[in-house]
Amino acid sequence: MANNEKQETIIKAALEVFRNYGYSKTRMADVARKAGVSYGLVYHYFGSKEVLFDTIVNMWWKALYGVLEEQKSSTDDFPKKLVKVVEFFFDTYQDNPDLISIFVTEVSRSSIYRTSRGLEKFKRFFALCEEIMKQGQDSGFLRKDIKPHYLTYIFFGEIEAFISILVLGKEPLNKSRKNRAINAIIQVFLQGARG
Amino acid sequence: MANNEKQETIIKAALEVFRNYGYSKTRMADVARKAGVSYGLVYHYFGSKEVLFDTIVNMWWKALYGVLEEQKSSTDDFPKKLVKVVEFFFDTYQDNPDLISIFVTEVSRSSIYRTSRGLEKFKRFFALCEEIMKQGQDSGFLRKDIKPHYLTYIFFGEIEAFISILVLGKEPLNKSRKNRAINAIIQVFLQGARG
Amino acid sequence: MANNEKQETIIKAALEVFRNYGYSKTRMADVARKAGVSYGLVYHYFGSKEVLFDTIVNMWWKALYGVLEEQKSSTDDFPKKLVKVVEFFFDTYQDNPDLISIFVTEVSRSSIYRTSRGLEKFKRFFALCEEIMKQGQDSGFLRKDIKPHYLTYIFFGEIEAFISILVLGKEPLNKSRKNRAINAIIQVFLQGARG
Amino acid sequence: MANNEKQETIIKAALEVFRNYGYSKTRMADVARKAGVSYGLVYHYFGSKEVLFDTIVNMWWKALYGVLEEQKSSTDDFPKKLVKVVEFFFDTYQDNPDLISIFVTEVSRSSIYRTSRGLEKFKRFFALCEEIMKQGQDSGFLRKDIKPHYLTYIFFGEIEAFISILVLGKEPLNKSRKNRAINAIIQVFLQGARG
DNA sequence: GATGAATGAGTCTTCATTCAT
DNA sequence: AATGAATGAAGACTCATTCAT
Repeated sequence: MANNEKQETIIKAALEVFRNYGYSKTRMADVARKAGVSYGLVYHYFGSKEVLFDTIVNMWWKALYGVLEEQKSSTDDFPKKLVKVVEFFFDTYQDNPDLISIFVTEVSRSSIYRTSRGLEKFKRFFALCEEIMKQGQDSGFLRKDIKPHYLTYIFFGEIEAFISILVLGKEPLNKSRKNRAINAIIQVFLQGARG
Repeated sequence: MANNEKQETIIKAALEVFRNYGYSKTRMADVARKAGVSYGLVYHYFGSKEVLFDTIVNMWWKALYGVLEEQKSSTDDFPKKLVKVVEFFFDTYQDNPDLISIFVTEVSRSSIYRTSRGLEKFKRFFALCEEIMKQGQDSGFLRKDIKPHYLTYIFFGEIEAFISILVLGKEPLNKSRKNRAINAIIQVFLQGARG
Repeated sequence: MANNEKQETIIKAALEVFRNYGYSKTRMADVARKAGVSYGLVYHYFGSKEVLFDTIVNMWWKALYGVLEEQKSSTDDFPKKLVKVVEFFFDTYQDNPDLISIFVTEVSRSSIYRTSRGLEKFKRFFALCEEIMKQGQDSGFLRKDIKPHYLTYIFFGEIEAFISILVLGKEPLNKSRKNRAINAIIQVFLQGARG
Repeated sequence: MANNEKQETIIKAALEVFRNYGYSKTRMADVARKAGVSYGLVYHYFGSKEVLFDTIVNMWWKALYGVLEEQKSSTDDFPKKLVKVVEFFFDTYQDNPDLISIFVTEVSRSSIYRTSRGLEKFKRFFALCEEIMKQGQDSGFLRKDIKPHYLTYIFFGEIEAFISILVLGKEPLNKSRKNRAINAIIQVFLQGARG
């Protein structure tokens, strides 16, 4: 247990430091200092800077996959599924802004993630999204003249743009703003923006 | 003339190196080698790695602002304006993939760009987009129940997601794929994705 | 203890290297090699070349201020005080020739020390000397028609010229030469050089 | 003639730059810019940074040797000779403060001058001084129980300390201050400081 | 004479990582 | 488990100097 506490302290510190400085400019010394432990202990639990970073990033992927799997097999109607997915992003922004910030700024498009391992994560993510989009098409909720992976890009792009704005502006998010944003995303995605 | 040639050689090399390695991992030595010039010459023309990078990034902003200003004051109808904007992104991907790749991976959401100077660039970009969206609302093409800056995020997010996919996958782009993607973006943005 | 030993090893090495090459031509690599430690350890203990140099220079100032404070508050008669001060310079030349060499060649008049911080050190030094000179005037040992700070410059100039000769010539100093030199300085300062 | 003008422009600029930044921190580019000429021209006239510096320093030595030779062979009485020597330093401070500043801060004790060539200059200087001191002893003006080279160090040390104070403080020097300082030096050297 | 573009060796400094205690 | 001293590879940047024009 004691170990786990230390590990979590380190992860919490790393989350904050990676978020504030980015992967490259983050020094292991900063993480250790912020966590209040020695250099060596960070290396004891996490073997390298990269492993530490991956540990954090995997927390994100795991949570995201979880939500997508859940919605994929959910019996909710399609629009409800979309809402759940969008909500996940905004909830994470509220509960763990460091985590989603790191995703947006250091993972989502970052060159540091352009490894085969990094791309795998995205492929799995897009594959899950695509399956949900197919469900939407099959159930008649989505137009069929646009490829499901195109719909995926568009839907994910809308969400990410919103989250990025929040992240870059370090903006707070209250309940009503959150709902307005989610509505805008869902409505424009489904009904379009035309007047 | 001769000067400009060398400078351009260096910029071309930098474009490629920054794109392939990202800002952090790019070494000035790589740029010099790729450009076929000496170490010092890069510093002769561009005072530092940061200046070199900024020079490149500003090429992007200048081009982007140019298109947006043009569309803002154009007399085309609104959907045509949107098409022009989207086309700009895809054309740049074809003509100068290094440039847009750097924008997507190193600028758009990168922590290295989260400086006040960097944010200014984005603000001006979003301000221009917003004005165009307002024109769309005023001319009745866009619904008025969603704030123009929300529409901006959504529209820009859709484009960027597509471009990112191309960039990350280093995918080639022929004419028909390009048109299909542009159509998808415009149609979903305007009419929505519902079946 | 172990730490202090390493730090002192580095300082000893730095003393020698700075003395032999001067601040500008001294390379941190030389210091590390001479100390038998790695490159990074010098930076571990001293953050930069400048800090390392300052550490050394401050050793000198501390010792010098100590002697001057001591003589200022001593109850010895005035000529005795002067002797003590002069002896300090010559003793330091014997015990730590690197230290006083650095003072003479790199600090005393060097342009690298013409910072406000550097000048402060000199001001405090001259202020202490001046107070001792005032004591000499008040006790009737020194003529009153010459300003005490003029007397300071003259006295300090005499000492420094001698020490400089030793330093520049890397001359050894035995007891009798030392006494002869001290005598010459004190006598000429007090009685003058006239025949 | 035109050439000489350019050369002198460069020397004037170099004098100022070397004085303000010191040898190490002075960049040839600074000298060229200050002189209003190109890099290359500085190299055209002076082959290297070292040669440029030596040219300047030799101006000083030449002037100094000139005064000492003159006084050595002058028929003035000894105290008058001393006054002439001291006056030379103070006059130079008034007429060409950059030159004497460079001497004091970059030559007099600087490690960069600890070459055999540099030491030769000093030896010749001290030899000339010593001969004048011997004249003083022979003519009964100076005590004979102190070696002439000791008297040289003391006398030169007094002068240099004064000049250094002026240089380091960048102090202006009017006629009365100058005379007071010269008097103090001569009087204390000859009669001593005792009350 | 005059220019300034071009060169590249030389140095400081950073920081991930190791390992003895 | 925990520490932090120790390592050294890596990389940005400087600047004296050269040389084609």
